[in-house]
Amino acid sequence: MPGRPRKRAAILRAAAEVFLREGYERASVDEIAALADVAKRTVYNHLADKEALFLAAFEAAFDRVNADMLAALDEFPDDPGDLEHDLIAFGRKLAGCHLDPEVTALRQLMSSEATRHPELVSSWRDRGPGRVAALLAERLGKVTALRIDDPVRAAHHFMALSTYEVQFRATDARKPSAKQFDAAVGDGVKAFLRAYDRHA
Amino acid sequence: MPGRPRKRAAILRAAAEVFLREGYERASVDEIAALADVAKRTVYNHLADKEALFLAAFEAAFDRVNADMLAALDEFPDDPGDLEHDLIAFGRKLAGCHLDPEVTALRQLMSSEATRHPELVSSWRDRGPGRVAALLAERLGKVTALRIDDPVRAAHHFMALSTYEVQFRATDARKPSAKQFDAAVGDGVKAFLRAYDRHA
DNA sequence: TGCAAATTAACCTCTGCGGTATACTTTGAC
DNA sequence: GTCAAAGTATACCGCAGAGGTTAATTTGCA
Repeated sequence: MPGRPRKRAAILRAAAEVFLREGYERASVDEIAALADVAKRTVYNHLADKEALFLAAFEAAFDRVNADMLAALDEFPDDPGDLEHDLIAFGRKLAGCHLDPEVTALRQLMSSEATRHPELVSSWRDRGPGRVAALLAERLGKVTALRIDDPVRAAHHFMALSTYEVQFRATDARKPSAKQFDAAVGDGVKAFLRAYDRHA
Repeated sequence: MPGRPRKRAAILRAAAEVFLREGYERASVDEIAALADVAKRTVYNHLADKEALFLAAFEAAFDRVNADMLAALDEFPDDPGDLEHDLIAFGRKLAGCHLDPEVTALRQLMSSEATRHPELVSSWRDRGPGRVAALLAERLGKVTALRIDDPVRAAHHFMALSTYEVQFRATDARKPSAKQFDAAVGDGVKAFLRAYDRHA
C-alpha cells in the first residue's frame, strides 16, 4: 500500500475518533495529528484547514456507519415465509444500529453542527434513513399480505414503531437489556402488523 | 420588580439565546453579558462560571418549552366524543412542538453536551417525553374503545407514529408545508387506530 | 542510485476567551 | 439621607489552539 493514501486514511480515522469524542470546537488538530501518528504539518498538507478536515472525516465516518444501516435491509427477504418473524428480525437489526456508539456519537456531532452545516443534515437524511425508507417501501409494497396505500409512509411507520423506544433510550447511560430491547421491537412490529396486515 | 432578580433573569435569558444559537464552546460570556446588557463581572456574580451559567440557562429554557409540551396533553379530552378527531388534534399539537425552533435548538444543544452531561439527557427524557408518555398512557388506558395491553407502550407507539416524520424533517431548512404536516400526523394516527381500535 | 516530493520536529505568532482585579457608581432598604 | 450591597467599565492575565515557517530527513519512483 502506497504511503500517501495510507497517511490520509490514518488522518481521517483519527480525526473521526477525536471529533466524535470531543465535538468540533473541543477537538484539537494537535491531538488528531498525534493520534494519527503524523506531524501536524502533514495534516494541513492533506486537508486545507480544520473545517475541511472535519467535513472529510464526517463524510468518511458516515459512509462507514451508513453501510451497516443499508446492510440491515438484506435481512428482509424478498418473499417472506413468516412475515412477523422476518419483520422482527429486520426491526431488530435496524434498531440495533441506533445503539451503536459510533452512530449515536455521529448523530450528536451532526446535531451540534447542524446550524453551521445544514447540508450535513439533509445529506444524512437523504442518504441514510430516507434511503432506508425508500428501499423498505419498495419491499413492503410487494408483500401481498399487507394492505398498503402509501408504501413510503408505511415504511416510516415501520421504522417509527420498531426503533422509537430504542432511540429514546439510546443515549441513556445504561443501555436497555436484551429483554427490553426485544420486547420494544417486537411489540412495535406487532402493532405495525395490526395496522397493516390484511387479516389482523 | 426588584433589581437583582431582574438582572439574573436577563442573564439567563441571554445565556439561553446565545448557547442555543452558538453551542457551548462557541458561546462567549462576553456576548452573553452584552446581550443581557450587564457587565461581565455581574454574570460571574450570579453564576460561578461558564459551566454553571450553561446549566442554569439550559434548565430554565427546558422548563419553558417543556411546559408547552405538557400543555398539549390538555388537548386530549377525558371522554373523547370523536376519538379519531381528538387524537389527530392532540397529535398535531404534539408534533407541532417538535417544530418549534427553540425546541430543536435545545435538543441539539443537549445532544452536543450529552457526553459531558449525561444527566441532562436523562432529566430531559424523564421530565419531557417520558412524562408525556406516562400521562398519555393514563388517558389512553381509560378509553374503552381501545384494546390496550400495555398503556405505556401504546403511548410510545402513538407518539412515534404521530411525530416520527415531523421530527424527521424538523431540522430541514424549509419546514414541511401545513398539508404535508397534517397528512403525516393524520396517517400516523390512523395507523395507530388500526392497531389499537377494537372495531377497526 | 538519485532526485523530487512528502514528512517531520521545533519553533513562532496571533487571536480569542475564561476569569480576575481595581476603582468608581448606582441602588434600595432602613 | 445613609450606607452597604450590587453593578459597571476597563484593563489585564494566562492559556490554549489554529495555522505558518524553516530546515533537516525520509520516502517512493524512474
